[in-house]
Amino acid sequence: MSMTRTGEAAQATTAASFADRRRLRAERAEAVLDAAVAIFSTRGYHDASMDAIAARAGVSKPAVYSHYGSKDELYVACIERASGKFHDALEAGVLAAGGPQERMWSGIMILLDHVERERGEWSMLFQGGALPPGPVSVEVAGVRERTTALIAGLFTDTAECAGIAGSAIDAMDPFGSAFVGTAEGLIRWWLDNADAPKGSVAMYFMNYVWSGLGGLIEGRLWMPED
Amino acid sequence: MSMTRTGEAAQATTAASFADRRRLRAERAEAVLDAAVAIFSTRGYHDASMDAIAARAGVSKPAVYSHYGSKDELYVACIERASGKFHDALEAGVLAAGGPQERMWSGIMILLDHVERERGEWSMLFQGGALPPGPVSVEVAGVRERTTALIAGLFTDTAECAGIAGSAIDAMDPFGSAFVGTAEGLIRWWLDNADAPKGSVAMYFMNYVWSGLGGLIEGRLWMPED
Amino acid sequence: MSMTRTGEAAQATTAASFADRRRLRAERAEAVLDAAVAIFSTRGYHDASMDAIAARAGVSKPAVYSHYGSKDELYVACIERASGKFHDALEAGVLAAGGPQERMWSGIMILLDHVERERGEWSMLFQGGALPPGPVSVEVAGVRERTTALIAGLFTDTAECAGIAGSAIDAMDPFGSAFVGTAEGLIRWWLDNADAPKGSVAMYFMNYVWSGLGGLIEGRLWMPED
Amino acid sequence: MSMTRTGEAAQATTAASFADRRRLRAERAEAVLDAAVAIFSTRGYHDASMDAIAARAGVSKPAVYSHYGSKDELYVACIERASGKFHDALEAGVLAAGGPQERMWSGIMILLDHVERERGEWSMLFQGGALPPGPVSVEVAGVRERTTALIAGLFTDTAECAGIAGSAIDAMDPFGSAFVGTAEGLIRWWLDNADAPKGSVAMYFMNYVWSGLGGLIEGRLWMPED
DNA sequence: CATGAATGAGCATTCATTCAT
DNA sequence: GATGAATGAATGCTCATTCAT
Repeated sequence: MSMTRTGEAAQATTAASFADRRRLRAERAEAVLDAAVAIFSTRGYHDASMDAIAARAGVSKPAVYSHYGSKDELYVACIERASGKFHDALEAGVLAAGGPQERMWSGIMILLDHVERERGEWSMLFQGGALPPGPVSVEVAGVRERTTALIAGLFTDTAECAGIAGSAIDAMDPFGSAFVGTAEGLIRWWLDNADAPKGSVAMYFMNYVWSGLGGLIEGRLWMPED
Repeated sequence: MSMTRTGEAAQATTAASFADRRRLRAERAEAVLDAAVAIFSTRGYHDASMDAIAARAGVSKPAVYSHYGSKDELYVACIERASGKFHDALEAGVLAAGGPQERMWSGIMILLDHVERERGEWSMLFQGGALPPGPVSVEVAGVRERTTALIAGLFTDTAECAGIAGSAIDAMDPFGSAFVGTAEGLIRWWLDNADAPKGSVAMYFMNYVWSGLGGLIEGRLWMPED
Repeated sequence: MSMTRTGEAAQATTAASFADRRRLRAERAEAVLDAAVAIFSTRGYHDASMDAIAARAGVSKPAVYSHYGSKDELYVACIERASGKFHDALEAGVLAAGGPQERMWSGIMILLDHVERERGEWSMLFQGGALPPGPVSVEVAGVRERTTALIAGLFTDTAECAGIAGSAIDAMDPFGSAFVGTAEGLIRWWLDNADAPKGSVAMYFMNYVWSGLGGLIEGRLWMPED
Repeated sequence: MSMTRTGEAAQATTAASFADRRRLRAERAEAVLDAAVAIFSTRGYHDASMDAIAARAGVSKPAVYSHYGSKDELYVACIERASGKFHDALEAGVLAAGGPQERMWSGIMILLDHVERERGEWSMLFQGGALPPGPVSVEVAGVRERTTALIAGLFTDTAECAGIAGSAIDAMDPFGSAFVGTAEGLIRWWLDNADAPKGSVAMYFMNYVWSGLGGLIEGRLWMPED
């Protein structure tokens, strides 16, 4: 029985060790991604050196290559993780019950919450500059497009489920792009005016998108109920 | 006398030659700027090589340096000229008489006209990625900000001259940024859907900004009168 | 008693296990050498990576280091084993009785037999390119020289035992090198014309070396008797 | 007339200047090739660093790239120049009148003369190790083969113009390879015994190839007449 | 002992910038 | 003043080698 136990213990130890190492490696990979997002988002693709990324992650350069193979793949991994987290965040947030207005309001809040948490990822996805032409830029363009569609959905879904009138139904595509652009513009302003409370930003967003300038002029302002 | 005439002729020739040279030099400088905008806007700051810019301008590389001193200064010169031309275009376009709606509509048309003519400059100003931190990025940020304010003026001026109501008056700043973002988003969609007529893009723009989603749902669409 | 037996059994088991392990280790070492020869001979010293060698041998990289210490030592081990096998092969082949011609003929056959079996080792010894200067290249040069002398012996021994005339006796050293070079050239041709039967290659070799161009012109050809 | 002269002088100066610069550049390119041959021939392809080559040539690394584009192209340029010079040397040397023996003797002398002058090029062409697989190794293999054929021609041409007897006529191909191998072997010996006079090496070469071991045993030695 | 994981040192290549002409 | 040629400094990537387990 003691042998059995010893055997089990050894096995357990070994198994635990393997598991530990795998977990540590995975954690390291995440840390590298975090560092890469930080560097890529502030310096852009070209000016971000693998040295800087490795240094920021606290690992050696070959470690970065061991995890992601090349600068291109690392970049793609960054925006893919960013896109995935974005998707999860929007899916996870329960849209408020109630009319279209309430749904859009909660969507905006979820969006701003996520951007606040993941500033760098937002920058990489929506304010990254030109990439060298090649497979990377194609891949990245695809991910960006999907994420754009995700956010645009906030607008178009609301519109459609509210039963939009007239020819505007044909315009959901450009309206979606306009909506994402609005978000980018407001968030850029928010980043430059970091002391503005998130709630105010959301209110500006909501009123601009929902009431439009015409509504604002006529005093049709919207506010959350609570 | 013949000598005098010869001397005069020579002087005239020389003077003309100097003037010619100065003009030629200025033209060359413009050509270099044009080439730089073309390259910078498609490849981004880092991937644009001085070789490529010189080649595109049809001059030698030291000529580029003789005109602009450094890559950084060249980049700044690009966006400063772009910003200036932007300013001129918005100033030159006579805003239609009539109510606020008509003024905004004509402003949007002027904006789209200019972007159509100067696609590269628009890209450099509003879709250029991150720049390496340093004096350049500061300078560039300033120019971007001024140009943003210029375009945002379309929104805020209209709003103010229409006598906006309530607390919205405090929000002119973020609303301006939102407006510029909207323009960016729609124009990006336009670049991806180049067959969309400019008038349609303007209509989407106008209705999105003026009526908002609420207005669209309720069928408050706007159309130009002619 | 049961304990004793158990102990004995355990001891026996352990002893057997140790022996097994030692044998296994030796076998592994041989496998590593085989892999190293395969990789070194096709890619050359520098382009052969320890990763590739370990992978080909089916062991991990540290295992390779545990056996041979370093890439240099591994390379040296390769050519030393190759040289040793060469020596054994030439010693083991019984030189045919008969006159000098018969002896040289059988020596050539033994040489070609061995090269056919150990193509990679031949390449490493006689067609490996330059090595980085240092202790390795010195060591390797020594092994190459010994092996060259071994093969050259085929020529010089024959010559001497045939009682060579005149000043040619002084030239045994360069003649030996010429002989090895002849072998290299012919074998390279054989590798490029792999369908040539070994016997033909040996005949070319023999006639070239024994009769020389003068003899060939005069029709003094040699053929084996059987 | 003075104007004319001035114009001519200026033009001449400029032309001379351009010509000078072009010549200087060409000389620099040659110097780089020389340095590359020196490094490649002693260290082999992989261990030769562009740094070392540039340093040896006394120019900067980018200068090397400006002339040859890449390490691969530089390597190819080396062996192509080497092959060309080889070809020229063999063509330029007037083969002695007289019988086949005299012709081969003068060919051997020309070969040794050239090798003595261009030791590094000989090493690159005939003792260069494995190259990384790719277009370079293909190109290099082609050049090597052509040069091999050139040298082999010394043997085969002599044989054929002497009207060779019997079945040996079919064996010119392997005999040519054997001949080149012989040259490699003897020259390697010469390089290791640099005090051996060239004439002696040529004599060994000639007797080995012409008389063969059989001839040597029977005392059929050959010597030049003068 | 055998291994997965990590790293320091090195190499080919590029590019903004500067002279000699 | 305009140019061909040259360079210093950086960057992406690889590989022999070594530990913790």
